[in-house]
Amino acid sequence: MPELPEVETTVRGLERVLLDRRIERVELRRPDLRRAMPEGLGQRLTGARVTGLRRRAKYGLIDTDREDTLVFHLGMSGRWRVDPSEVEKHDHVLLDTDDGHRVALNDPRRFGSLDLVRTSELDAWPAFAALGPEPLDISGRELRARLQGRSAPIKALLLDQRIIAGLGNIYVCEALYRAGIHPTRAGGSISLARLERLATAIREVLVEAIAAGGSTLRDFASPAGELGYFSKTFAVYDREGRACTCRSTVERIVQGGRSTFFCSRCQR
DNA sequence: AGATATTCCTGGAGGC
DNA sequence: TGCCTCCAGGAATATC
Repeated sequence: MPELPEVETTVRGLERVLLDRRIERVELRRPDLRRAMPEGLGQRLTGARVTGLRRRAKYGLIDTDREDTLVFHLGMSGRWRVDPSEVEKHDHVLLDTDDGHRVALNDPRRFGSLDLVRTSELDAWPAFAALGPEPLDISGRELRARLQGRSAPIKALLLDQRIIAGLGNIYVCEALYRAGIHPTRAGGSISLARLERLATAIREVLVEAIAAGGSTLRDFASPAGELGYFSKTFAVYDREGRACTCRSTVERIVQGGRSTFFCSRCQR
């Protein structure tokens, strides 16, 4: 499922075909994803030139010369298909460029979203206004400041986009494992030294996944369409009952309705 | 206000 | 083989 590394990879893939191109045609193949499609999406996008592609947290941003930014979230099964040979089931939006390329937003489970936001108003846009800092820039000190006084388990706090924006279940589990921190530990009770380790672990695990092209479970495809073109082996995620490198066994618990995978010998 | 539960949706997995 | 139930995920919303 797409997390920050997959979104980063997707944005870089889309950049290859969309940057500086004019969007010649927009086809909406259904009226909604998770929510209704933005008002006037087709008209506002048709004829616009793409001036930049960016990522914020788990959102991809497509800036245009009309001062509009198309903001997409891939949910858990979304992907952009680049130059698909044919339209497939669950291709919900098609964008055709002036030089003959096509990108298709495919999302079987429709947990994703599309929004068109005035570029100058992005920071105040409700979904963005409360977002915490980017995990790739996070420091131990900043983590400490944001976890101060919080009694909830560190696992749940790291998934809270207001505290740190862009981590999902997979990378939270992996980062906590690397940092040797038990997922049930109260966020506010972790020492600065261990939070420094955690900040480093978060940055490292994301950088490695981005370098590898975004990890994949069942339903992520790169923008070029090759399914499962990257396979990363997780240390703990989805490895319940299997051996940790310490020869102990990876455990699974449920926190806030989400599975947490960890090694109780390596994580304290 | 902080913590937790519920909702959305589909396809894949596993049970019988 | 087919039908059934369960589960995965992020974010918005509701409720304690």
